[in-house]
Amino acid sequence: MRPAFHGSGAVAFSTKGEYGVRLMVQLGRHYGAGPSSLAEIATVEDLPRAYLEQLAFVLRDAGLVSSTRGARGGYTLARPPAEIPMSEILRALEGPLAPMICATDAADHDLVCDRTSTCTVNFLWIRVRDAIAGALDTLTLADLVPPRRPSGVIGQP
Amino acid sequence: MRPAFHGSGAVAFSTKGEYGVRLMVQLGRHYGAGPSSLAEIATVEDLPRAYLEQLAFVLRDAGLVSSTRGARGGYTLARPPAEIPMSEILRALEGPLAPMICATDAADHDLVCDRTSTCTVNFLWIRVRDAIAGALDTLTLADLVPPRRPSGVIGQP
DNA sequence: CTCAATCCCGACGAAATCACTTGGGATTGA
DNA sequence: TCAATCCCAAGTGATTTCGTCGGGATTGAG
Repeated sequence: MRPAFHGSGAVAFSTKGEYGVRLMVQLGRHYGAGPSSLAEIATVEDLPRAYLEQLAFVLRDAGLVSSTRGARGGYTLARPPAEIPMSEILRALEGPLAPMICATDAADHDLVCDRTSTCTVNFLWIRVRDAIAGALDTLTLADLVPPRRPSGVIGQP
Repeated sequence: MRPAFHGSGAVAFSTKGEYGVRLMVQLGRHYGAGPSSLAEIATVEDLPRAYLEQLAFVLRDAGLVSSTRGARGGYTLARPPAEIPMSEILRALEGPLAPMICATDAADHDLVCDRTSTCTVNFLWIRVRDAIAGALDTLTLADLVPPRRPSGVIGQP
């Protein structure tokens, strides 16, 4: 059985998010060196290839990767890693980040939530949404791709 | 069919979290006025009573509410609303906030994740976890219980 | 030209999880 | 005594997840 790295509690991303991010990181490592095939990545990351395909389609439709068909084909990032915020990746893979559908701001709230008068709870979900969105917006794929030179140059001296 | 307020994307809390928070808010409103029965709350919030029971048990075991049995019994908050952080409520209801089991800091990471050498991704999950925990730690139940006097005293002038 | 590698796409299915429901207790105030 | 309440375990139907399977369409290399 494959080990499950995704948690089972609150705020659990599914394997879509987990595998998809790992896929993107692999593409990030390969950036500038031509397309990588899914077969390669599936081997390196030890993930089911057929399932990765589905995720790759989603990422392609979201404009995050581009594909080249035929022999020696594969996927490449559509943009440099530093220009791909993690929020975009996870939104494409998992759907909206909002924890509740009524986690929208005041204007729209009445439309979807008939509990407006008594619903003080939605303030909570908005806070959660903003916290997550903030964290994911400020992080790009480049932050997850290890530097080319592995000699300790993590924090600039 | 009951309307579903919880979202279906990433970071979706389940009904446990949603209903449980609503339950706690009701108890917060009633704080200092004796126990509230689940039947009452189920009516006010339009939620299935038997299901609320399960959530109440969890909250009780977590030390967040205390119960009185028998007629005129019910549940009360174990502490004043201002001393109940929302993180504690949601952790009790939904499990750990971490989005991935490997969202632990460096020391423990090797123990659960054999991908350490290549796994740069776990940095992401830690960021997400911290963002959510931060938002939920600084918010208490008191922030969600509307003030007794409904005259507009939300933002202090 | 041929062939193997690759992407593309839709359908299917087993397993898990969710959101409850059912059916009973035990305890207590009126 | 009795009704209201909490307590608890087990079951259940629908949905979602996590993939698999089978077959195309496209392209570079030999």
